[in-house]
Amino acid sequence: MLLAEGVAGPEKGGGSAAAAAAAAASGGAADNSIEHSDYRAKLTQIRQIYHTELEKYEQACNEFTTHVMNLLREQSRTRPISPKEIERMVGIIHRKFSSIQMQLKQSTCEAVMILRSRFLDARRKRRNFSKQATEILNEYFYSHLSNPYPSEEAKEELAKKCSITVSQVSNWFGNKRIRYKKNIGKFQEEANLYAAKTAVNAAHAAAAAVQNSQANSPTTPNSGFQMKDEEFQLDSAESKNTLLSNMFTGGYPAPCYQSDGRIQ
DNA sequence: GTAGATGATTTTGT
DNA sequence: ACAAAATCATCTAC
Repeated sequence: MLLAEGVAGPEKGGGSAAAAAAAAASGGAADNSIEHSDYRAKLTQIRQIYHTELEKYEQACNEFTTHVMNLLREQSRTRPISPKEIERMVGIIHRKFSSIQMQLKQSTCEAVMILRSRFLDARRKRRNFSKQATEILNEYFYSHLSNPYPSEEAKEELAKKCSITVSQVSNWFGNKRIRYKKNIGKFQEEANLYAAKTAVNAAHAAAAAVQNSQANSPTTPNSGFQMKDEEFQLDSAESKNTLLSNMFTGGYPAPCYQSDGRIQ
């Protein structure tokens, strides 16, 4: 973090104007969920406040120094003042102001830390995916029921389509697989729904294919697709959705169509 | 306020 | 490194 670099060490001291100023930058709304852009904006805001405050302090320091010098000069008319004494005074003033600047640095750093932790918390906070996104993910899942393990490329594409991250896609499939397996019955309806959906897509694709080339005879869908995980084999009689999807796809084990209707 | 759904994280196994 | 399973934390509908 840019601001953290300059801070030397822990500095005790009560609340200062600096602390208030820095806190104002991160505080403000009682909004817990901080978006990334929000986070960056607030960070620059803190930085700006830090710099303007620093400048102000510098100016104040100079002003105060000249003020004291004037006072001393005035006093020198009534009593002798050695240059050493003046030097000492200036030294005291500068030390005081630099300690104040330390506090500014400290509180700015604190503000950044608070902002950071809030941002991290916000990321940890769960937000449901959009309906569209779950639609796309479910379409992929149910049309790859025999092997619902998207490759890295597939994950990337899904992530792009759903505007979520690849690891979120991985999380989603991890959760979906385990929850589907745990209670297939509960997902029956959903499975049927998406089977029908992919079937419709397939029909459209088929129609388009026929239009494109009437001479081509329909090729037999790939009979040799692997079933890596027995858990997801669709030959079990208990899986009604299989029957239904088979009806739609002409009796082949699992629909192998992408969401846009193309054959894999 | 609560139950169930859902996304994220942690733990464990390969 | 990746996946399953368990668990946590939040969201949503009631």
